[in-house]
Amino acid sequence: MSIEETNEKKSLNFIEEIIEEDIASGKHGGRVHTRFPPEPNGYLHIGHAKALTVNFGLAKKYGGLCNLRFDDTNPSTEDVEYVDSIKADIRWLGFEWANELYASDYFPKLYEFALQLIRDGLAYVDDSTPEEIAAMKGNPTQPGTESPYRRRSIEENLRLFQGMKNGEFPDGSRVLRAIVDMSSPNMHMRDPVLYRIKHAHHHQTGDEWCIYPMYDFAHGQSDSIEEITHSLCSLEFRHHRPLYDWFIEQLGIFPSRQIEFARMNVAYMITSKRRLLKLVQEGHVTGWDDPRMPTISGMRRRGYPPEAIVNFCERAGVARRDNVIELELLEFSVRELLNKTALRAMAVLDPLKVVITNYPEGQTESLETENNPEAPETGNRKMPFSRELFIEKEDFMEEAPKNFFRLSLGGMARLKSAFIIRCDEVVKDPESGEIVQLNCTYFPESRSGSDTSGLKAKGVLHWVSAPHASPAEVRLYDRLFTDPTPTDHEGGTIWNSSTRTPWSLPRMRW
RNA sequence: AGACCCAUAGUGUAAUGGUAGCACACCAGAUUUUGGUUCUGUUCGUCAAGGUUCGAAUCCUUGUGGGUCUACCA
Repeated sequence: MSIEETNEKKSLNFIEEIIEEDIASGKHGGRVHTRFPPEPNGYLHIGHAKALTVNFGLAKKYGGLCNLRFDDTNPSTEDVEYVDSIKADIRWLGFEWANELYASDYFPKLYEFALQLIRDGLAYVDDSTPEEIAAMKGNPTQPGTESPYRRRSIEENLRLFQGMKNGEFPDGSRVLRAIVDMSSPNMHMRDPVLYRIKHAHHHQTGDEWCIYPMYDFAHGQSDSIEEITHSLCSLEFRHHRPLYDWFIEQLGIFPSRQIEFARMNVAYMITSKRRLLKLVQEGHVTGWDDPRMPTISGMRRRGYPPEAIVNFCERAGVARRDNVIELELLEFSVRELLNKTALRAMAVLDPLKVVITNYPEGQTESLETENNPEAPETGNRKMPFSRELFIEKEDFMEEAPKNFFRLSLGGMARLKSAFIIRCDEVVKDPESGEIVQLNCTYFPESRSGSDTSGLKAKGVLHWVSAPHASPAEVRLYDRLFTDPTPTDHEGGTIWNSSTRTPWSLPRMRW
C-alpha cells in the first residue's frame, strides 16, 4: 500500500502540477518520461533513494517510463564495481527501469554535436592552461575576459578538435569551449568547457576515446536523445539550466525540461559521496554496506525493508526549500512495515536464570504462540517450556518502585504465551552480590489461552527455555554521529563514541 | 559583494485571493499477553514592516534570515 492511496484528497507537489499542466496542454503528446542518472563513482545512499522514488514514482503515476542512465563521463573516478552495486540497489528497492543506458553510449553523437557547434561558430578550442581559464572567468561580481583563442577560424577549430579526438595532444593541453557570454552574471554561461583531453581507460568504452565531455555538455543532450520529458535534479543545478536550454536551442534537438527540487537531508546522516568514501577508506566503518551507513546496502544489512525506505521518501515530500528530515520519520516507516510483516521470535539479550521450583525436573512441554499477532495468516509456532528459563536481567528488580511493573521479589509477572510466575527467592553471588538466579513458582492453571487462575500480572516478560536455547551473537548498532547535522562541523565529524564500534552480547540466548 | 533560489507548528509538507490542514515528534487518556501495537484527544504555526483588496500564507515593495554559483567533478 503506497502512501498515496491512503490520502483520499491528493494534494500535488509542484512537479506534479507541472506534469499535469503539460499533460493537459498535450505537451509531448501527454507522455511522461523521466530518468535516474547516477554517476558510477560510489554506492547509492538514502538521498539517492529519494531521487529514485521521485523519478520512478512520477513515471509510474502518470503511466510513463523511467530510464536508468549512468552519467559516466569521467573515467578517472568511475568504476564498474559501482555500476553493479547501483543496479542491485535499485532492483532491491523495487524499481524497474525502462532502459539501461550510459552517457558513454552517446559519445559519438555528442562528438557530432560538438562539431555542429564549431561549424556554427559557437565553440572554439582553447589552448589556455586551467589556471588561465579560471583567471579569465572572473568572479560573480566581475565579468570575465575573452580568451585570446576565442576568435580562431572555424577551420582551425575543426582541425584542432579532431586532433584532440585523435590523441594528438597531451592531457590538459587544450579544451573545447562554447562561445556564450563572458560577462554573464551566471558563471556557467562564461564560455563553459565542453570537452577535455583525458587519456584514461573507460569502464564502458575502453580506450576508444581520449576526450570526454563535461557534465553540462553530456547531461542535457543525453536527456534530449532519450526524449526525456521531465529531467529532475537537485537545486544546485538551477544555475546550469540556462546552459541546458542553450544547448538544446542551438543544437535544435528535443526540448527536455530540467526541473530542480531540494535534495533530501536526514538528521544524523551524511550523504556526501566524498565523505562516505572517506569513512570507508579510513576504516571508520567496515565498508559501504556497514549497517550504520546511510547507504542502501547499509540499510539493507540493518534490516530495513525496501518498501519502508520508499514510504519514507514519499512521506518526506517534494519541494524547493532546504530540509532536514527527522530520523524518527524513517524509523516510524520501518517500524510500521515490520510490525505488519515481521515474524516474532523471543530472544534474551542479557540472560538471568529463572528456576521454576514447582515444575518437575526433566519435564518439557510445548506452548503455542502467534508468529505475528498483526498477521494471523502467518500462523503459530511452538516453544519449549521447562524448569529452567532465562529472562532479561533488566526485567527484574528486587525492590520495585511503583511504576515498575515487571518482576520483583514476591511479585508476579506473566511469561509471554506461557504462565504467570511469582518470584520467591533471589540468589546472589556471595562475592559480588550480583543476582545470578531467581527461584520462582509457576501457576499451572494460568497457562495462556486457558487461564483459570484468576491471577492478574501487571507485567509480561519474554523468555527462553534454558536447555533448549542456542547461544547467539547480536550486534547493536546506533547512529554514527551525535549531531543531527554532522557536516556542520568543518574539519571533522562528530562521532557517536558510545557506538563507534558495534558491541556484541556474547551471552545472548535464543 | 553581485546574480539566482527559498521562507507555514519542534520536523517535513498542504492550502493556487475566501474556515491554515495532514504526517512524524511531543503530551494526555483508552485498549493491550511485553512500557510495543492500535485508537482518541490536547498543545503548538503563516520571518518582519508597509501596500493592493470587501478579504492576503497566497499578489506588490522593502527589509531580515537561510541556501546556491566563481572544477579541464557530477
